[in-house]
Amino acid sequence: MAARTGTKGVPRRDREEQILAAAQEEFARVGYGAASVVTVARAAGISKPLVYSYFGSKEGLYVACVDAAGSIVADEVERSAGLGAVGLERGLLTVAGLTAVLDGRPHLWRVLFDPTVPDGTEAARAAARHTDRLHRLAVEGVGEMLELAGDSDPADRALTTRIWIGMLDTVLRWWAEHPDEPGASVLARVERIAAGLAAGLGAGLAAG
Amino acid sequence: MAARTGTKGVPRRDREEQILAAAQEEFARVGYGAASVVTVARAAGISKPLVYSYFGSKEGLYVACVDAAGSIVADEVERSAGLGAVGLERGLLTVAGLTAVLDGRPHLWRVLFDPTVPDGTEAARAAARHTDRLHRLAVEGVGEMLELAGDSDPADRALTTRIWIGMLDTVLRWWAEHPDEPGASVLARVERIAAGLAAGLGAGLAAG
DNA sequence: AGGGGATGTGACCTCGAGGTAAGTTACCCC
DNA sequence: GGGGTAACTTACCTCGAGGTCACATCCCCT
Repeated sequence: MAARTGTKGVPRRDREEQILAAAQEEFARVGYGAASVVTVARAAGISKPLVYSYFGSKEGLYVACVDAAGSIVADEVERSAGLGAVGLERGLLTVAGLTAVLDGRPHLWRVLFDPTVPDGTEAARAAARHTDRLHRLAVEGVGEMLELAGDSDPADRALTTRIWIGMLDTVLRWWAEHPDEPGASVLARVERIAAGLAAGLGAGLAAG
Repeated sequence: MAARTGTKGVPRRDREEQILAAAQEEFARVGYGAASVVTVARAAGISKPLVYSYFGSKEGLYVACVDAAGSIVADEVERSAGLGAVGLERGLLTVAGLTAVLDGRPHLWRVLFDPTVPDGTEAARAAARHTDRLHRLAVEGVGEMLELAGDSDPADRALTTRIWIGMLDTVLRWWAEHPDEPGASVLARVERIAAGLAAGLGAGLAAG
């Protein structure tokens, strides 16, 4: 076999994928800050220097992880945002897309939105390159809704965008803690909850 | 002065408060995981061993911080939950209480909900003792709303509770990044946004 | 005056994590 | 068969963080 070279002879591409998968699980489990490269290496069945040989540094490893996860997520969200829906429907389409594309691997979201990545580092910038794509789309959708309601305050729009992305974050995090739940089931939950909240908020608005 | 003892002569109680204030700012700024005790000590104008002499360990320091912050927050939320409001009104009363009691110190919230605290540690348990109080109240309020909408699925209720607390977390975090904003102004934003979302969700529900 | 306790610090220890150097094994190809 | 190279590891270095010890300073009280 031409591919089998070296002591264990796993070709570089394959090994890189194994390392990436192990690293994504570890980063999702304990966060970038608390993760250790040697733990990732052991999980991938190899030794630490091979990880450094392939990814350069812990930060480089994270950047590779977040580039993979971020492309999957941002591509899907851009796709579902391009469907032309507005308001609640647009939001639910986004959730539908995310539950579909992250089915079986909801932990990838946690790699993207990892609160343990230190500010100002290259790791944070790499994550921001992807989350900024989501942010732009979210501002768009949220702006439409607030504008309809007569609120054009830019800070309100920024805060509402953060709230919306925070809601996605909460749902995806809950999903990562319940990995047996299929994506379709999570989507159904979100739809039920949205309906319930709409009823409650509508009633509250009428009462106030 | 009877209080001035020792080299610099700051009595223990006063010093403990200074250390606590510095630690809360540091924990809020970079998170428990990334914070270092020596940085806290320097910010408080003293040396590291004094911090250890008064608080025992980094974990003990965090427990003291989170006990102070958690009591302030949980007491207020229990108070506003006891006012008898339901649905959206209850939620807005909670936000009103939080913006009032955290005015000038919104960073205390970040100490309570610090995602960099490692799971399974005493620090995490100390934070959970306070956040559990909030969680119980949130489940209550959220349960009412979902029940009214005909959704009695317990997992739906748990997820919705997390979403609600996540929304509070987002707002309080945004506030901590905009410390010049007075609490009343944050509350006004949330009220405008809630009205906007209610309109949007209501319209989406009618359209779907 | 001087012992005792509170306040406070410099110097040190330990340990784990990021990161590196040098060498080993196995295969390909001439 | 013997160099070249890819794959891989053991052993090491460095550094910062948590944590501790012995000691210094100052005031109160008898």
